[in-house]
Amino acid sequence: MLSIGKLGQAAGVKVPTIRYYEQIGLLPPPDRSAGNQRLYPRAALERLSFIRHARELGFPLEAIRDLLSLSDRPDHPCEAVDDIARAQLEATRARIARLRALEAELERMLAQCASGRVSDCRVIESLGNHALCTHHVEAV
Amino acid sequence: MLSIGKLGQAAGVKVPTIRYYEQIGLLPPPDRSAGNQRLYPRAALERLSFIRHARELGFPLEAIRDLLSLSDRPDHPCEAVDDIARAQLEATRARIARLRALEAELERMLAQCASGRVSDCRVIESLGNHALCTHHVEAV
DNA sequence: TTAATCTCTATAGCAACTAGAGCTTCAAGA
DNA sequence: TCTTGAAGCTCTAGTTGCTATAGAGATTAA
Repeated sequence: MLSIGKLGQAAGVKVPTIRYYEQIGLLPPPDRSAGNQRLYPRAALERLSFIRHARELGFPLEAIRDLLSLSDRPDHPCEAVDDIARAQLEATRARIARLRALEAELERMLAQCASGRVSDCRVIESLGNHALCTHHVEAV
Repeated sequence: MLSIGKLGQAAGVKVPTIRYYEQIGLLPPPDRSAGNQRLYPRAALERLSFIRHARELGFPLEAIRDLLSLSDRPDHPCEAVDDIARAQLEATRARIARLRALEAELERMLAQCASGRVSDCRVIESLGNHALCTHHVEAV
């Protein structure tokens, strides 16, 4: 059995985060020692590692909740799993596209600025006047 | 003079957001009508548009606060402005790089999945076993 | 005048944690 | 066995950038 600290270290997740995951029902409440400290079985490490990895890949906790409940049903078809992953891929691509537009806009602003006085600054000017934008970015 | 609703419409910012900006000191508190409603001068529209555009470009509010106070000093050199914009560009590029690694990982997971049973699902397997990763992504 | 719309304040909520206060338990060394 | 320091406990509040809601008052158009 693992203490919460050992579990956190093994999975690369901070202790308060583990307690938070328990609080929101992503990890089942483990048994406690005589002194009321959490004691985790090996299986908890697998589950927590799964969560951590999915978080690293940008899956929101709600998606992870779904993935976990799907992974508990090994005989079911895995279409739902793929759907969640595809949605995450789509979201990732959309974020990349937006960020690239931002990158281009920032580069343009900086390239035009001669670094003189604030009154001549193209960065300030560009920010104040949306019409100067080349890319017209929508919401970030 | 503009009501808060007109101002919001003109700048493309929601009314509660304007009040929020005032609350955190990003917009100065305007004069009020006899009935205690906010009345904005034209200048407020410029300032709010500036904020909105900077937000669209991903600048955090704290950076925008700095940009605004710099833009109020037209005679100063604009290096500090450029620094903030460059920092934002760097942050944007870093996010793009991370997201591209995520994209590749998600694509790989999905490509390997034959869409059969959950028990054979490569997506689930990849999430559970970090060692299967090609890219070993660090924190998102 | 009346109805519709707008605005006011204040509070609470979102994601996904993080930090801190104030306490208890545990493990290891003297 | 005692002591000390690390690790654990619960609870609350803070982070960012808003958004939503409630219940009241102000303004405007017909």
